[in-house]
Amino acid sequence: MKHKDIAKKNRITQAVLNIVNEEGITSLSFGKIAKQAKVSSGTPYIYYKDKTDMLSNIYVEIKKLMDDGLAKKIENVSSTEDKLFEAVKHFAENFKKYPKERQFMFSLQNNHRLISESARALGMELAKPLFDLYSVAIEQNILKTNEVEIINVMLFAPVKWLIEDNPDVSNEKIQEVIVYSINSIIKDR
Amino acid sequence: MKHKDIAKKNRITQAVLNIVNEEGITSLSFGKIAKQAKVSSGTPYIYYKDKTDMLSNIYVEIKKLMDDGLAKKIENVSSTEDKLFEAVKHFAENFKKYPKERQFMFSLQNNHRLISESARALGMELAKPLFDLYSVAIEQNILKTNEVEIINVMLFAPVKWLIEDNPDVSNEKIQEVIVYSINSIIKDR
Amino acid sequence: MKHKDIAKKNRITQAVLNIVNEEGITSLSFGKIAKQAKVSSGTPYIYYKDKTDMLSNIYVEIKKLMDDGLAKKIENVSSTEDKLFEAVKHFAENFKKYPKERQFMFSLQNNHRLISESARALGMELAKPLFDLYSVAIEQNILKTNEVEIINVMLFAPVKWLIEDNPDVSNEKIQEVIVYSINSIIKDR
Amino acid sequence: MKHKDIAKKNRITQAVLNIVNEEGITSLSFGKIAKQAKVSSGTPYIYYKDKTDMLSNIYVEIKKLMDDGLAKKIENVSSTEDKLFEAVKHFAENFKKYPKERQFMFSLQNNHRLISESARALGMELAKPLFDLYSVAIEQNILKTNEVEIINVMLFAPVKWLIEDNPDVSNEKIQEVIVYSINSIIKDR
DNA sequence: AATGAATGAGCGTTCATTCAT
DNA sequence: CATGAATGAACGCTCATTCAT
Repeated sequence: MKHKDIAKKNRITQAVLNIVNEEGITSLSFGKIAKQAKVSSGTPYIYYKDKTDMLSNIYVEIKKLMDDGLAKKIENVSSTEDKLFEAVKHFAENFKKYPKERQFMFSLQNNHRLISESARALGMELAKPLFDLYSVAIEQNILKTNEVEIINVMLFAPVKWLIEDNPDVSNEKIQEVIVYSINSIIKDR
Repeated sequence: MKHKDIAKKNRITQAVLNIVNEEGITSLSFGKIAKQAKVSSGTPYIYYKDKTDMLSNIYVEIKKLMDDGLAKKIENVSSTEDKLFEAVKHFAENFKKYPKERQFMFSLQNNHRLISESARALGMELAKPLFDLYSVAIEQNILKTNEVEIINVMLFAPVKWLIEDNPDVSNEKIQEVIVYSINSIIKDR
Repeated sequence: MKHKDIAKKNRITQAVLNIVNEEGITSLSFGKIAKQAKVSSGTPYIYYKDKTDMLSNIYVEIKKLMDDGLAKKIENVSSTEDKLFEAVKHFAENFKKYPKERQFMFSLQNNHRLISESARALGMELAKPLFDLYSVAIEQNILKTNEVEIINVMLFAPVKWLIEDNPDVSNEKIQEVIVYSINSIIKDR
Repeated sequence: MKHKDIAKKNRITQAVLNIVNEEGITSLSFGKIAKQAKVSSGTPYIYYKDKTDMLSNIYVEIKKLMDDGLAKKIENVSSTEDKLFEAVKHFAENFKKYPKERQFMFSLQNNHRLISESARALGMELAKPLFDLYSVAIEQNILKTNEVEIINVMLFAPVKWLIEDNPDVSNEKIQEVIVYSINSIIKDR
């Protein structure tokens, strides 16, 4: 793909994110996308097969963006406890850094008919390193529970909801919530 | 005079819940509602002014259903800590008991353009007793934090996400998560 | 029909006239009529077979109202010239006196599918005395033309248009226009 | 790039005119337009923003068509009296030449809620040369009245009504009516 | 006689998608 | 590649009309 084309594709992606953010996923239409991205109404079909394909691709792209850099941060600390902390902090930071992307991502998770099965699966796969980390923690017996489901919700649900409710929440509050979350499932020493 | 058929109105409500549950809020249309509820396409307009009015009314109705009985349960226990526990348990139970209603409720909270301002306000108002309880707990100095935002997400986000992710999650897991949540913000004694 | 019923029927008629006047014939609906007349949506069907029947009946009623008293006024003057003058003045006065009725009447003449053939025919018939008067005038050879079509438009079109354009036009202007109209087709003596 | 199909737009315009002519403005719907013009139901929206925009544009177009050539005809004669005669004759001819357009134009003038304010204003503006001519005539003191309202109705109402009542009226009758009209407001010499 | 809930056809409009250019 | 005119199904909603009460 040429430079020009990439720019055009990016404009489309940005338009999608803007519209979902400002008007909600229910208001997203190809007409609005084309207008805001300043392309013709047929252009998105060059890059994507149909609406589902477009949303699926953008979804996966965003999932990767959100994930990007996590592995490195985890490697940089030694204890599993710290790794878990870094993981939660990583996503919290990205949720704040990319508010539109976060909104879009969760909008699609709540309306899963809008994306393809495979895109959903791919999204799940990206979370594998995290679940591997949970397994390590369980093996090391540092957690109060062995259930990954429970570990996951205790670590991520509070901070996710906090930022969703108020995207401009202070970093201090975010940190505080993460500490509570980590402590809620780490065994007392 | 032909009486308004409550059964018909209920069929409409159920159809709305079913469709939002199975296909997502983006797929909800009057055509589908009419077909599933086995009423004519004009019938919903006898009960509701327009789509926003319909969704708003069902939303408030469900909010009340979810809330119903909470006050009594809180009164039945004496310590604030127990009251908090009962409150979280109450909603967790109702989220499990009324999975369609839960889905619908959160779908509309994530797409608040679909309901009226007043319905949103009314929904918020119903949560007031809960926030009053937070205030009491803060005054009694039994919590690690004074921020209601933080209290709220620590108590409710994990269990909400848990049930959302897997509506058939066992009661044991739910209980476990609630315990972690409560402990995460209650001061150690 | 009982007193009560007549009152109800009148409320319906008035509602029809008001709506056509304020919002135009295109906005006339049974829903609006029922609401404004404070009757149920089914009530007009007791008095009228359907919409066409209702409009047709009101149309003929109004035609009669507009006509009412003309014969007497014509009898009261002796010369044919004066009779013509009285006739034009009569309608001009009624157009001013019953502005809603005038509007309604001409709205239906411009949208003749809205009333029945027979109602239209009946409306035409009411104009017969006027056309008889034209015949008399032609026989007496006091007019510049023998064509009733021409006589009719010269006498009525200007004053009709004047009042339509500006329902609050002064009586002086109306009189002036009628004089020009009469003079335009009466032979100079 | 597929060019906008002017033939298609014309078919839409013609369908609008036909329907208003045959069934009245109240019967005009996009369904009928699409069917008669043999285009899809969404096609009119390529050319027009909405129904009001469509009717407004066609209205202005027709107003221009009706006006076209008037200025030249007026220039070709010298006396103001002749200019007035030419003006009336011009519109009478066009009313006969374009019966559907005439019907449509007056239908919209009688239902002015159906077109935009600006379209109405533009339509009025086109009549300005005519009203300028009235002013000249008044200044030259050749008329029996100084009221433009009166001049206008005396000149145009009869011939308009004549053609409206019977679109196939003979040219002789039209001429006759125009002569009466002109004479009715021109001072005797 | 009168009501008003219910109907379903039709309304104006938007939409994802196609395809000639 | 890219355009944007064109499509036709579906949308939210209104309507005249019916009929059980």
